[in-house]
Amino acid sequence: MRIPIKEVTPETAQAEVIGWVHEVRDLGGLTFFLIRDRTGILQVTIPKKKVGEEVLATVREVSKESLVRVRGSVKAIEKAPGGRELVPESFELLARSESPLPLDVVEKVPADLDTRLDARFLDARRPRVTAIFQIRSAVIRTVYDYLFARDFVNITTPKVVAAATEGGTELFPIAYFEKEAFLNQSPQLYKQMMMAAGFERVFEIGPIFRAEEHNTTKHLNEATSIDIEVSFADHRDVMELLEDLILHIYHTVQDRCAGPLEVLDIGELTIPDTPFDRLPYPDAIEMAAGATGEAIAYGDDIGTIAEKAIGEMIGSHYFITDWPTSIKPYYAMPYDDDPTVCKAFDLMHPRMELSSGAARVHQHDLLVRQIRAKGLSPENFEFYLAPFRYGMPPHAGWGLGAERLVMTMLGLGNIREAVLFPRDRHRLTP
RNA sequence: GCCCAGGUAGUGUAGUGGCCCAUCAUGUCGGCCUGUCACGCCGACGACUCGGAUUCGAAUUCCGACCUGGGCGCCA
Repeated sequence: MRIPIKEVTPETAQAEVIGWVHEVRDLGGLTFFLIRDRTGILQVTIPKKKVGEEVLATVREVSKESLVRVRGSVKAIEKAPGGRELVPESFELLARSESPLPLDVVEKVPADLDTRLDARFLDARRPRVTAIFQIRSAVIRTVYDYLFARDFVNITTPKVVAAATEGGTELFPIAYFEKEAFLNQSPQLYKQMMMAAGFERVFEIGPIFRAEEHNTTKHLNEATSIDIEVSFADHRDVMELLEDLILHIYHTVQDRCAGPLEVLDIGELTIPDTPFDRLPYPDAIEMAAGATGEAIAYGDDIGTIAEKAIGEMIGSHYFITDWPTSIKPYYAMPYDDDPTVCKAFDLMHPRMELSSGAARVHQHDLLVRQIRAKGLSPENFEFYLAPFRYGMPPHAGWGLGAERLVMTMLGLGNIREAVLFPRDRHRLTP
């Protein structure tokens, strides 16, 4: 019976494992194999004079990264990694690996990210990469657990759509029979429509597509968005939910991912303090001006340099609130007493934006006016506007970038490290 | 979209006009080695993105193409 490598302990008597040949050290009369599966690495020691001829014959055939099944007795040996080693009675080659390898799994020689992504299946055999995706999986699971526990309904909305959500961002056009269609940039309109349906609390974790030709370490053309929408809530409510969720994710990863964190040389995650600072937009641009010496006009976006300067000063997660209505989407709710300011917010990590959200406009006529004010045509949004005429509750929500969350949590240098098969300006395969 | 940088063995690199039929490491192959843990030692194999130009001579300079990385704008 095959067991995971991490279950082979110094106390184990007999074991059978299946894994990839991580490394071979042939000392002549004695050969050491390191066999790796997703749970760890086991040393297999072959004293050539003491093992059978069949074992020796197979050992000669084996190349690095071949898949092997090894069965034998386990010995507690202090010198061996993990304090134990396996001496094989049988050693089978299940699938031979070609050589040379497209990249060095053991990482004696580093590989460029581009080379690694070309051979992602091999790259992902590296314990570091495996660890990142184990943690990413834990993050996503935590989000599901957290939201289900709070009565959220999971929904799935179309990724093939007829019209842009917000104007602004470029969309990928696709051929949809005789019609023009696009890949969705956000589930925004659909999750709002489900507020009209009375679902009250919905969430979706799914792909979003942006056709922007950016070429940076924090942008993807296909990303994963964690999106929620809540009825009878305002921006303050969903900001609290967001910071609590972030905190909960950090704690859960810290508790449940000790192994992967150790592989990544992260002993302790730096768990952010809550509540996060709420920094109104006017204060944010003032801070940025003070730090960079470059004034930002009210109504201008906060650029990357300003964003980094503020991030350095605050040093932790923070919200930027009370944005000018002019630079936020039409669905962000303006304040009653000053409609030039809206109830939108961005959640920032010192390195980059993680999330943006808002209390939404739920009044049909106001929404139409705001769509027009952005230079868009309400006629193109009729499917979206109709629900606002039939009892739309007040609501609020946000979208959180899953890759950016993982990236900032683990201190990854490039967002592509947080996706198995990234889609960027130049990469469409694998 | 704008700007900058770069393409040298399977992988990562050195090399800024002749010292380069190209450095080092890793890898692969062969040999030696019974406690390695980046095992060690000996030997071999393997590369200048493509096209054009300048020059006595180009990996090196220039032009074009293709590919890549990064910054910015914008955004999650």
